[in-house]
Amino acid sequence: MIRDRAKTVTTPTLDFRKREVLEAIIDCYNQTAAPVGSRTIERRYGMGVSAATIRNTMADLEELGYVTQPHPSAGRVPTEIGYRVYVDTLMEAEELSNKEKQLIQERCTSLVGSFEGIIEQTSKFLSEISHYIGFVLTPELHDSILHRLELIPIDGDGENTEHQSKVLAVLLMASGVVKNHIVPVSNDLSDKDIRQINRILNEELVGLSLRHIQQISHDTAHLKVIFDTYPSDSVMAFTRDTFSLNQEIHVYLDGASNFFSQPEFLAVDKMEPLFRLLEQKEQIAGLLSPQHSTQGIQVVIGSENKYEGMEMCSVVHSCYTSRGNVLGTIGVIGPTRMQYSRIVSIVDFTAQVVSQVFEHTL
Amino acid sequence: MIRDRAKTVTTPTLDFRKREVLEAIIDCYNQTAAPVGSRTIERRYGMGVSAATIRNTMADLEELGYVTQPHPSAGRVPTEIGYRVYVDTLMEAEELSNKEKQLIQERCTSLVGSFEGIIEQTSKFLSEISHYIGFVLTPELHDSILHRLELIPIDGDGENTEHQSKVLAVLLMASGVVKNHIVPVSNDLSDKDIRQINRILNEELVGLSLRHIQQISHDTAHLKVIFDTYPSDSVMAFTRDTFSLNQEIHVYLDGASNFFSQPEFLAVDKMEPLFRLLEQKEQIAGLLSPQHSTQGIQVVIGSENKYEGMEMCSVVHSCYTSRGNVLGTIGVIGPTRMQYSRIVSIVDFTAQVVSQVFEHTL
DNA sequence: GTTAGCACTCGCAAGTGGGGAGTGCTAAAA
DNA sequence: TTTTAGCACTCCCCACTTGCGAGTGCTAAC
Repeated sequence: MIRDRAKTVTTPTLDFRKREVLEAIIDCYNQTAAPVGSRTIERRYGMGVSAATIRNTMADLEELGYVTQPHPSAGRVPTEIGYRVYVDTLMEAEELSNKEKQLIQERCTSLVGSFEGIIEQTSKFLSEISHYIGFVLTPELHDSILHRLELIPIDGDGENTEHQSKVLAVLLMASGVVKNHIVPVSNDLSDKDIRQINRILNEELVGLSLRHIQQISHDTAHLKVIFDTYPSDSVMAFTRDTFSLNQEIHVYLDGASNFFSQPEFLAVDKMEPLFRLLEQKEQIAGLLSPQHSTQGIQVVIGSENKYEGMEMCSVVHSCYTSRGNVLGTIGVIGPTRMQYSRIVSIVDFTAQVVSQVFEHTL
Repeated sequence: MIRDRAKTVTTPTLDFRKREVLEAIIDCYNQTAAPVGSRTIERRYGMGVSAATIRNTMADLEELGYVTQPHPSAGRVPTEIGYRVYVDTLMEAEELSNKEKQLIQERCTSLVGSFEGIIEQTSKFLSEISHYIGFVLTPELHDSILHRLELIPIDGDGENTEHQSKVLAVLLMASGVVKNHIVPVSNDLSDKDIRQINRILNEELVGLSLRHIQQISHDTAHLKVIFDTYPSDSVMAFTRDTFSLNQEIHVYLDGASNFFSQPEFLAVDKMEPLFRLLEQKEQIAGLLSPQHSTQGIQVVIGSENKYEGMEMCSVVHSCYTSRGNVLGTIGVIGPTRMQYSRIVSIVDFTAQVVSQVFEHTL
């Protein structure tokens, strides 16, 4: 009973039949969400042996921990380890048809001109094509490089203009992200002053990351040097306000209701924790953003996701870039029982397309 | 058996006991989501009469169509008509505590400086305080008045600068909304040209609605007059592009997962159509935006909502304004069985606070 | 190593029956 | 005339049982 490949736990090379049976179980379970029996495999994937033989192989796979029985005398269900082995060693990425590639191109480039528009479209599209949840994370603003700052005085035509007015600060980042921010400005700064400040700030700060700039803007000594001829308190306060964006990563997420079609989520108690988690966008951001560092496509299966509510889900994600810089993450969240080969291809290709779009936008 | 008030269908004045019993049924049903029996009312709302008398009154209310029985020999459940009567004639708005008012103030003013920030916060807050779904609709951009246009040439530092560059158009609307838009610009327009165009457009177009401006920008004759000294094709194309925003109303919506706590939505088939509808933000926008015209608080009960998926929900909404102009809608979506008096007060007060915030922002 | 046969296990769905909550009706009381 | 007590009746809900089907593990034969 003890098989030789049970020794090589790290990369157990499955023999041909085990491999075939595991793939059959995964394929069949993907379609039906029900335990797969030996006879079903014999009938559907005629592999030249009888159900009894398949039963023996299934017992072996169970011993390896790749499949399990929900209850004695039920069929087999892939375990997370089984899926992990499948994704890492057995699966080959599905080749997308030209039609699908074209569709992705079209949808992701349909709203060029607005950063948010592209991202929104992409997230929506990913959910539609995958029939799962599509998501896109915006770039971490603090890591972005300032490309240009524009300060636009707002001559409020209201009654309260006399003692305090406002300035619209437009921060154009190198990544193509544009951030607006209305900043109050004390009345002893004229429009001319604002223009002067604008010029100085552009000269001094363009090319620096927002995080760096924020540090500088809280450093009075540093500011005094910058504003050589303008060392007033109101100038410094204004500068600080201009860059005090507490903008977190934004999460665009679509298609959650697709989970209503997934049999394993039909029970409300399965659905609720997931939906509660999905509403806490910060959690999602935390879940996915640190992994930016590792480029390329990633698959996180079931309880490898540390957050409560995601135990029954898998995440396929990749990052989009522009000129070599990682901007944000895109991906798909689906049930653990997922068409990994297809989804991996979709996410991968979409990430490439989105990266290209941003490359050309700025 | 035929009672006199059955004649006055439009505003049937309920006698004291009917009124009291109807309120008791609604109150009790709000808490338990279960049919309310005569003995329950006798015990909980000791109104000096026996259960038998209450039974008679309940039969009367049923005849009027205000309550119904899910099945023979069950307790009574309020009908939509019953709720309508309650909301229109019986209910009095709950007075919010100072603490609650203060909380609303704080939460809605916490992210001043960013239009989207305020709206996002408000929607999130409404869902938290109501324990239902909170939502905010952004203003219809086309109806907004242009307050200022700023064109910022982007000197793309990439390799593809030579044949085509880009301009960041910042549209500052009178409502305080700021819209960014990256516009391609043909290479025969210099930065100086852009500045000149910017000046002319501000002179000619500020104060007009975006819809109006879009009409103008498609009218070549009109444009030629405006660009007296600049009647080139590329100038006109650029102008058209600058204002070609196909920005729909945005819908911010939070707290959908609160519906998992509502017993009547525990069944998946009740939940699914609602969640599917909520994901189609355009539908929500269509559902709520035309009613902008009618100011003040509005309550839409159950199947008065025309969209599939909302039959079991009620919507309480109002609009937020700035300087007398209606900007957008805010509100709460909850189950038909809802604490109307409380929610109406919350939405009403929040709308006022948000209006004030925008009043002061610009 | 593979296959056929068989006894066994378990989940699921349909059917059954008792308990409880609540009603409508009637006749008596206020 | 209105209110109340009593009573028979209805129907939901829950727990329990039962039968069926799917699938297994084991054993013995190929």
